[in-house]
Amino acid sequence: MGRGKIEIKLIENHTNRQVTYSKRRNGIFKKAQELTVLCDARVSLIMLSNTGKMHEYISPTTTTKRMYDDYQKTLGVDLWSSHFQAMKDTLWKLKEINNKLRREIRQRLGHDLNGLTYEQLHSLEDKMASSLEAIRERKYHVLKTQMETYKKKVKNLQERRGNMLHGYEVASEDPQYGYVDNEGDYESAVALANGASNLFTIHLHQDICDHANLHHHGGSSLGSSITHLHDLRLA
Amino acid sequence: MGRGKIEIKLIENHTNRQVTYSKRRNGIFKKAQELTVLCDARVSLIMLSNTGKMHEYISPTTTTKRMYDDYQKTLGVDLWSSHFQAMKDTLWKLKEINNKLRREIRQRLGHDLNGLTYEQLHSLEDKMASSLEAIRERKYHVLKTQMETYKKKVKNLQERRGNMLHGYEVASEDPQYGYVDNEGDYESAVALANGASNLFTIHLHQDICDHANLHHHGGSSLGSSITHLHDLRLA
DNA sequence: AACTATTAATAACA
DNA sequence: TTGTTATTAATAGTT
Repeated sequence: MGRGKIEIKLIENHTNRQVTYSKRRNGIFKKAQELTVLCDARVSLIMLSNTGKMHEYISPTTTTKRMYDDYQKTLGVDLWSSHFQAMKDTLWKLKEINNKLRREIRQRLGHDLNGLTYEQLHSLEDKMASSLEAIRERKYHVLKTQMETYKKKVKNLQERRGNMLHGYEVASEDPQYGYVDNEGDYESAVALANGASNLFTIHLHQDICDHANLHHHGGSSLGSSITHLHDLRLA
Repeated sequence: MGRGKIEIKLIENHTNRQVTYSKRRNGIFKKAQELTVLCDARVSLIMLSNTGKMHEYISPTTTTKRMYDDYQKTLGVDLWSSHFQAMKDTLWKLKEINNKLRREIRQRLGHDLNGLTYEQLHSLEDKMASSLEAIRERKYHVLKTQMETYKKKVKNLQERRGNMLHGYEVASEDPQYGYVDNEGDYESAVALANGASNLFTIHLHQDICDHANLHHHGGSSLGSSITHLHDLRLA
């Protein structure tokens, strides 16, 4: 359709090719738009010229992303979906675990006890008591160890001072030394006690991964050279 | 171009619409293929009919995914990897929280106390003790409430029995009744203890707000009704 | 960018 | 659906 027939093969002349690209591109856009209106269809059309210019047509009733999502659904091969699914599963599990842990902690803190029966409370009390015992034991152990360390320190200092002053009078006990190294731990203790209670809002994308049938398009009425034509039915 | 001119508006007749869709679809496919060859362009064309049939043309020199990836690059917005990144972030945060919660619980169980100083242990002991006290109080409260309930039940039963037998001898006390209604609570107790922490719908809300390098296509030579035409330059 | 001779697409019909 | 054909629409080459 023009002043002469042309063969469908690469237009060698660069300018000519550009012009043809521009003209035909507009032609296809118009056709796509007409099809959208005439037949109530959705069309996503992306074109990339050999000069790197990209042009797009998308039916007003949809979006490019939706078209591509639909396309993937129809194909049933979502390259990303397996990754996504795995991640989503993991996320869900983690969240569930988190909630369980939170509840357990709250109960161990003595909150949220209303739903528990006498038996459950009794069991919880036992566990708490033994845990508390463990903590007390550890505390005394630490205390004892610390005391011994300080004793040694004091003794050592006394000896050194004794050596230095050799013969002068020295204060026999100075409890001040017992607390010298003990600084800077309250902060972290509080942080730890308060820790882990930050809440995070989680938003996750919900994908539906349906599968559908894929057939090669039978381009019978078209030139046989048209490959990559697919005919899909939406599930 | 036909036996008569037609207006570009929805074809009301269903059959007619189907036929037109089929024919024009093939026409666009052919045009797309010709453009690909003539101008060394890449074309991705996805069409969805109102009957749910999907058809695709993709230039042999590329793939649909690549076209959409390029499209995203051109837009400057990654439609898909943002999902990934969000999920990864969330995952990491959840893991972190989980670890903190676990540590806290272990410590409250009386384990993993080695890293704690005397002061931390002391603080933990205090908290545990007060929690334990809360649990004990709740336990006794539950016990008391239960006892009262049973007392009333027994009394009630005695009265009814007394009324029914009016005058006959009745066993004055039957503790058996005190336990009749106590069944079926262990199951739910266990369920509760294990956490009813299902029920979380997770949704990630994906919106593209950026439309960098996106211009409306100047469809000057086309009919003015063509909207949604975009003209992009590859980044 | 316009123009226009030609070819290509297709609307109505079979 | 598919094929035919009168007609319109697209466009190749030109200005």
